[in-house]
Order: sequence, then C-alpha cells, then structure tokens
Amino acid sequence: MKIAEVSEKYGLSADTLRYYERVGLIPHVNRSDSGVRDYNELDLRRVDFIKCMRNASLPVDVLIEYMDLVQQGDSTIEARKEILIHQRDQLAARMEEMQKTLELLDHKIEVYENRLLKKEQEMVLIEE
Amino acid sequence: MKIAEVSEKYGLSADTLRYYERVGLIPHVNRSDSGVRDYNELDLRRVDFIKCMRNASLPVDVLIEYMDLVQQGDSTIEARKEILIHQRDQLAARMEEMQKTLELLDHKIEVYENRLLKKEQEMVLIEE
DNA sequence: CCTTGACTTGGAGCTAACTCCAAGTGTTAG
DNA sequence: CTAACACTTGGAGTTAGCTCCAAGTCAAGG
Repeated sequence: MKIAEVSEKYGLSADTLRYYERVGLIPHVNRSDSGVRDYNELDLRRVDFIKCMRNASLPVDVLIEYMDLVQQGDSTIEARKEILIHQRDQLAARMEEMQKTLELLDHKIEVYENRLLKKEQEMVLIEE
Repeated sequence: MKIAEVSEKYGLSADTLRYYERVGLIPHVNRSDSGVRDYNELDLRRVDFIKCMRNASLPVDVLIEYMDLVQQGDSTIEARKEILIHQRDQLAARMEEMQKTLELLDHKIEVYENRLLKKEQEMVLIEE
C-alpha cells in the first residue's frame, strides 16, 4: 500500500506519515525498487495504533520510547507495561477534567436557553 | 488579590495569567495606584472558567471570541450559546475517541500482564 | 536611606507537532 | 518520447500556547 492510500485510509497526511517514520514512531517502511514506500499489514497496524494514541494526545516522545522498546523484544515488556499504565492513568485523569468541563458547558447552554426563552416571552407580552 | 496569590490558587503561572489578559481571554484587571493587578471576585470567576475550558483544550481563540461576546452584552446570547454548543459537541467527540484509546490501553496492559505471568511460571518450572 | 523582592511592560524565545518546499526520480497515459 | 503526476529526501517554516527576559517601579524591613 502506497503512502497516498494509507493517508486516505487513516486520515493522516502523507507528510505526517513520513514525519512519524522519520522520528521513529513507526519503524522503517519497506521501499519498492524505485524507493517508494510500500506499507504492509504490520505497518498498517502500527499506523492505526499510533493514530489511536495520538487521538488521545499521548505525547509523541513517549510513543517513540514505547515503539523503541517494542523493537527491543520481550525483555522490555515490564517497561512497556509501566509506560502504558502511566499513560492510561494520565488519560483517565484528563477525561475526568473534561467531564467536568462538559457538565459546565451543558449547564451554561441551559442557562442561555432559559434566558432566550424568557426574552421571547417578554416579546410576546409586549406584542399583546 | 495579587497575581501571585491567584497563580497559587488556580495553579496557573503569573506569566500565563498576564498572557490571558493580554490576548483578551480575561478582560483588563484593575491595578492599584502603583500599577499592580488586583483581581476581584468577578476576575477570579473568569480565571476559573477559563482554566476549566483550557483544561479541556478548548482553543484560546474560540474562548477569546466568546469572552468578547460576553463583554458585548445580552444581544450576543444566541451567538454565545452556539459557540458553547459547538465546543460541547467537539468535546464529547474527543472524549469518545479517548474512551476508545483508554480501552485499548487497558487491553494492552492486560496482555502484558498475562505475558509477564506466563514468563514467571516458566521460571518456576525451570527452578523446580 | 538602602536593599530585597514582588510587581510592571513590551517583546523575544521556546516546544510540540506537524506542514511545506525545492530539487530530483520513477511510472504511466497519450 | 514526453508531459503529467505521485513519489522521494533534507531541511526550513508554521502554529498554538505559553514562558522567559531586561529594564524599570514600588513597598516594606533593617
């Protein structure tokens, strides 16, 4: 699969995909004889994983460290687990903050709703 | 309340508080005769609101626009409501993405857990 | 009176994460 | 055979959101 197709499939720009490879977020992708990237199944799964993690704003440098450990094999499982646990906890904490914000937004929207309704009612009274 | 106390209270640096005021996220805060900021109740509520919104990554420029509308008075309630609804929806969408990531992380952690347990069991067998 | 320390301003600098550019190469349709 | 096009690389540029700096002012303690 060429870069344009991967880009299309995952909604990441070709530039971003090349950038991810350059910084080590995705290991070196095989090239055709003419030097064109050809993503295989494993590459695609990696792109998908990274995309998912980046969607949740896990920092690129942490992910680079993680992918590095993956490359190093089974001896790094413990370290990888620790990284994931740490990121998981941070993510959960951020989601809790967001939940509070969501509730505040909902409350404010409701308040505005009521103020608009009240205004409308006043208009009707004047018309009558 | 001086900037250092506000900074302490909300966990935002004094630089950030000044920056927020500079770009219009928080309206001009009153100064003492010698030019030192003195945050009043309303200022503090604004800081708190902005902090909450920024915690959930609502973009600064959107918040500036919103705070501008607040300054303009009641005629902008409809527009403000629309902004909040839009941001609310975006936030909810992001939280859903994060939920997926959280689940994937939990799954991966569990997988690592199992691999580590299996390794340990193998070690015991060898020892025996 | 003098020093210390928190404050002020305008503006420069920084970090993360892309995003774009120029120059060059390989592939394909007419 | 050539024009158009997708790709390559290294490196520069951009954006958001702070963060830091220099030079200066003022209040309070010794």
